[in-house]
Amino acid sequence: MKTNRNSIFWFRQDLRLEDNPALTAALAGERCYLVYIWAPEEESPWEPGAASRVFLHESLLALQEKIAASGGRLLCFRAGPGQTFPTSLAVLQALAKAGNAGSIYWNRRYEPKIIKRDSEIKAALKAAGLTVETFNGALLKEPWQVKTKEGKPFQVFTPFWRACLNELDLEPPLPAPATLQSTDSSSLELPRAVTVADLELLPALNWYEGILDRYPAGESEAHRALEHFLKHALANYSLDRDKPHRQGVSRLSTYLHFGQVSPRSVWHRTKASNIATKESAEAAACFLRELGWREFSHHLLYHFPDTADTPLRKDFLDFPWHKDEELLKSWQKGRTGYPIVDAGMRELWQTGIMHNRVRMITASFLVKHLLQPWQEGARWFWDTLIDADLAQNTLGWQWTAGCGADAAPYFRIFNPMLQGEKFDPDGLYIKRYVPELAGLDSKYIHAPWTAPPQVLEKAGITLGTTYPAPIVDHSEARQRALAAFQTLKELKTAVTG
DNA sequence: TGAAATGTTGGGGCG
DNA sequence: ACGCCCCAACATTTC
Repeated sequence: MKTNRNSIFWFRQDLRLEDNPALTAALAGERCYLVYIWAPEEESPWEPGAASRVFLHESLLALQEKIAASGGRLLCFRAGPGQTFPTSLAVLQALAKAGNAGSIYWNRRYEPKIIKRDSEIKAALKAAGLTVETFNGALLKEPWQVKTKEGKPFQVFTPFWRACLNELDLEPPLPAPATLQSTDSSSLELPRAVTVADLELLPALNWYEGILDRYPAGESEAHRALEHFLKHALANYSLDRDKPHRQGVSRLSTYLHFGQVSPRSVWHRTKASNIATKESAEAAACFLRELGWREFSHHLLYHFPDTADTPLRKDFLDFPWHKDEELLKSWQKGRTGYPIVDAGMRELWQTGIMHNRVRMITASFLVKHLLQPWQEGARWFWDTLIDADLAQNTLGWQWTAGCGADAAPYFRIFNPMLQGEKFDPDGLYIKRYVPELAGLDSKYIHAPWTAPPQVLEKAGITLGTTYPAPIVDHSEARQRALAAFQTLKELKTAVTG
């Protein structure tokens, strides 16, 4: 039974050749089949959104090209109800049989239902006599490796990250395979693979070119972005990362999500280029902390698997949301009348990305000013972000709503005018995404309704017509939010006391 | 990885 | 010269 030395490597969220432990292991055999399976019905709790699919499409093309350049070949399959292959498992079984493969390798994913699916696949393949080996290619530490002194998962970031750093002993990244000639399966009788285009990841209307211009896909692009960031932006990261009109952030989130660069590579490249001075070491530590938040989000989703759509703090199940379809739509479309919020929501819609500072502002606005359930925001971000990641999205929204681990306290309500003045003082970010305000003096850009009538007229703005009047009054909304969160406190004391 | 309300201090105008 | 008031400017507390 163990006679054949052929193997299968299953690409998932690790669309890279460098530092890919499962790929390196799989290539040790005689012949190796490289496979990607598009099975959106197996993703959960939601199928990938349209923006994420566009990026995936480009990523697969880039990967295919890179593999071909090394003499190899990528096999693509569509699996799902009504398809030739109903499940990912069916693809792997057919491929193993046709290719006479005795072992299958992949890098682990950590979304709750994917863990369940993968373990079922693993069990079925093992039962069929195959060897299955899985690896860590996505995290610095496995979620189960980091524990408090009592052996429990962490719920506060700082001690979590300290614990990670204490026992972080990372091997250097694995080099990309020198050749992939052993993966050239073109002469064999294999189940009919499809092309990347056949996966139908692109939408019918071509609205996505702007997205790809701004954020090119692929492993080479990921490394280019990393090097550019280290060279030009890291030194001022701690201040510039909050300025949405600047290139002060690394823009690595999408590449990390799709695994076009590994966190281990980011870690080593950052360390290698920034130990010379105290300042650069501090800047590096500040940046690597963000990698820490990424780790923390996976840690939390792994240990609290229902939190993608359920609050971690169960008292929030009774939160008095004011569900309102119209308010939600205004937020989604960037028509709230608060320029920094609208700029962010329009950046998201137009580019599939939103600057992190503005994600916090817009999320806070939806949850606190508009009292809409955080799950609605999470769904919208999931559908529109190209870097949509279940763990990171969940952490971000539960943090904003105050119902997650180490979350923002309920009384922390961002003032959109002050946030705008602090982080976009000249209104450059706003003017880029809310062009109807471009003629307005930056003095009034964060609160157009406070501008004198003649100033508005001169700028060609009619509030309520060319640009919305504020859909809620800031200080009234703030008071309402505080009152709503207050009821939660009372409920809690009523139960416990 | 807030903001607003409230408290304190100290300099200057003024009777 | 003195006390009184005003009010920035900053600090602290509260939500």
